Parts: sequence; structure tokens; C-alpha cells
Amino acid sequence: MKNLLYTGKKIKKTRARTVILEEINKIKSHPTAYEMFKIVKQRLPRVSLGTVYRNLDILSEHGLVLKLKMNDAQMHYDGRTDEHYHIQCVKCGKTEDIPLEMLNNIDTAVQDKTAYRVLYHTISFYGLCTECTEEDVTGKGNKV
Amino acid sequence: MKNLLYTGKKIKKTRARTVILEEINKIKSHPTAYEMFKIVKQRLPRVSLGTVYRNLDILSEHGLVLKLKMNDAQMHYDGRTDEHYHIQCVKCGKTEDIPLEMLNNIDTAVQDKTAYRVLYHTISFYGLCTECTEEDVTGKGNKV
DNA sequence: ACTTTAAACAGGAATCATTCTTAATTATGA
DNA sequence: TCATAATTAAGAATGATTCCTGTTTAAAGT
Ligand SMILES: [Mn+2]
Ligand SMILES: [Mn+2]
Ligand SMILES: [Zn+2]
Ligand SMILES: [Zn+2]
Repeated sequence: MKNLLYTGKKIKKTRARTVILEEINKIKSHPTAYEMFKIVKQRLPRVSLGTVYRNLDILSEHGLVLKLKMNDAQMHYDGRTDEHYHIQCVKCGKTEDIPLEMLNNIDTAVQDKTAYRVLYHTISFYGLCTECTEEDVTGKGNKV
Repeated sequence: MKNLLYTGKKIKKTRARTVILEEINKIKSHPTAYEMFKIVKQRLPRVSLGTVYRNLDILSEHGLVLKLKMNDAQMHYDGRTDEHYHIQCVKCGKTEDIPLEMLNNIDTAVQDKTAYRVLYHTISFYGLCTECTEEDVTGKGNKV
């Protein structure tokens, strides 16, 4: 079994998949599937949006990208795969990483207090980025 | 200005709105708009799903219900309006309250470490409820 | 390199939650 | 009561995501 996208993973290396992974690893942002589609399309002009969706799902199932649900309609994807938290600006929708250590102990705390076997948790912060805090008067901000 | 749903709030008391609020306050679960629609329809047979959506939004904008985004496709609504965290079973989708004190200090911590003005955060736990842990072998569970 | 076969693909249709539009109904209040 | 504004029901529209189908591509063995 050759040509693995990532050694030791049962994931085939295909044209679209490779470009998607390369491109999402180049950026520090948290793009939507459509934003990735526009980026990937520059290298693979015939790629389809469905292919981008499908491969982002496959990559996230194999832990090669993260799939994030924030407070807007679309899913966001993240090339950084170590567990970390995010903040989203409620005005412009920008999503960024949080330099906060993971709170692993809260899973245990919750498991002890409930009848659940706790597998994981997510934390999302919401607030105003610098730009949006400043232009508070102008009202130029987009909605999330 | 009479007929307010809640004293001191600028929110009028209408037939559908009143029933929706009464019914969501009766239950401890975290229904979707459609589940609320089915419940409300028993008292108001001519109510429409759009009215349920609109009023749940209005109620949540006024802080009379919470609107929750968990890891399934629909929004969930919560008649309990004090801040609290939730856990969702990854197998059956059931969503329940967590008896964990709010971590208010993390907002400050994040604000100090980032360029954001932090307004709020959400924490969601995911795991297996007792029923779904037990029937692990049977494979009868629904997907979330 | 050639063949076979399963997986991946493009393009477009379908799905599904949610929002929007509009005309009718209901509440407010002078 | 009459005028006006808000709410509603019904169904259309929207938008993100998934699914379907016929075609192309990659992988594994010759
Ligand atoms: Mn990230
Ligand atoms: Mn709750
Ligand atoms: Zn911003
Ligand atoms: Zn369960």
C-alpha cells in the first residue's frame, strides 16, 4: 500500500485531496468549504464544490483537518489539528485561534457529575476583534 | 403599554408567543423548532412552523429562551435561561444540562491574551448517555 | 507499461433547516 | 367604532450541504 497522503493512515492520495490539504495547511485562517473551493480552483480549475466538501469531510474524519461549527451558517475547516479553542468576531465573523491551554480536566469533572461517558468538549469564544471594536461608530461591519 | 409577556420587557403578549413560552417552560429537554411546533400545535392547531421559528427567535433575543447550536443540523431551544453548559449524546442526540459552575474567568483570561473584547463563550460536551453506553453492542442507536 | 477494478470525480439535482413574502387576521388605542 | 400597526398562516425562496449518475482516475497485480 503505497502513496499514502499521511504515513500510517488509510487515506488515499488523490489530486483534489492533496491540493486541499496543501492549501489549508498554508493558511492560518478558518475557511469555509466554499472559500477552500475558490482557493483550490486556482490550481485545479475543474474541481467541483462537492469534491471539496467530500474531501474536507474525509480529511476531518482522519484527523488531518478540524471541522468547526461557529455561530454562522457554514462549517469552518482548520489545517491546525492539535486541539485548541477559537474565538469569532460577532461583527465581521473572523475566526481565530485562542492561546489557552486545553481544559482537559473538565471532561472528567463532567463525567463524574453526570451519567455520561464524556468523549470531548468544544469551547467557542465570541467578541469583537480590534478592527471591529474601533469602527464601532462607523457601522461598516458585516454580520456574522 | 399593557399586555406584556414579561414585565419590563418590550415584548408583546400574543397567542402563539404565550403558548410557546408556556410549553417550553414545562419541559426540561432542549427541543428543536419543529419539536416545539408539534407541541404547540396541540393547543393551537392552526399555528404555523414559521410562527414558531419567528417567536422562538424573538423570545431568545429578549432572553426569555436560549438558542443552542449543538453538533446536529437544527438549533435547540431552552426554557432555562440562566447560563449553563450542555452535553449531547453523540449516538442518540439527546441534549442535557451540565451541573458545572460557569467558568467566567476564562473570558477575562482570553481577553488578556488576545486582541479581542470577549463578550461570552459557549462550552458543549459530547459523549454517550447511559442508555447508549449500554446498548453499545446492539447498534440500535440513532445518529446525531 | 497494460489491465482490472474500486474509488474519486464533475456536474447538477435533491434535501432540509431556516427565512422571507404576502395577504388575511388580530390587537391597540384614539 | 374606525384606523393603524403587529402578528399570523401558508407557502415560496434561500442557502449550505449531501446525494446521484455517468465518466475519469488511481492502485495493484500482471
Ligand atoms: Mn484553529
Ligand atoms: Mn439547558
Ligand atoms: Zn471583527
Ligand atoms: Zn444516547
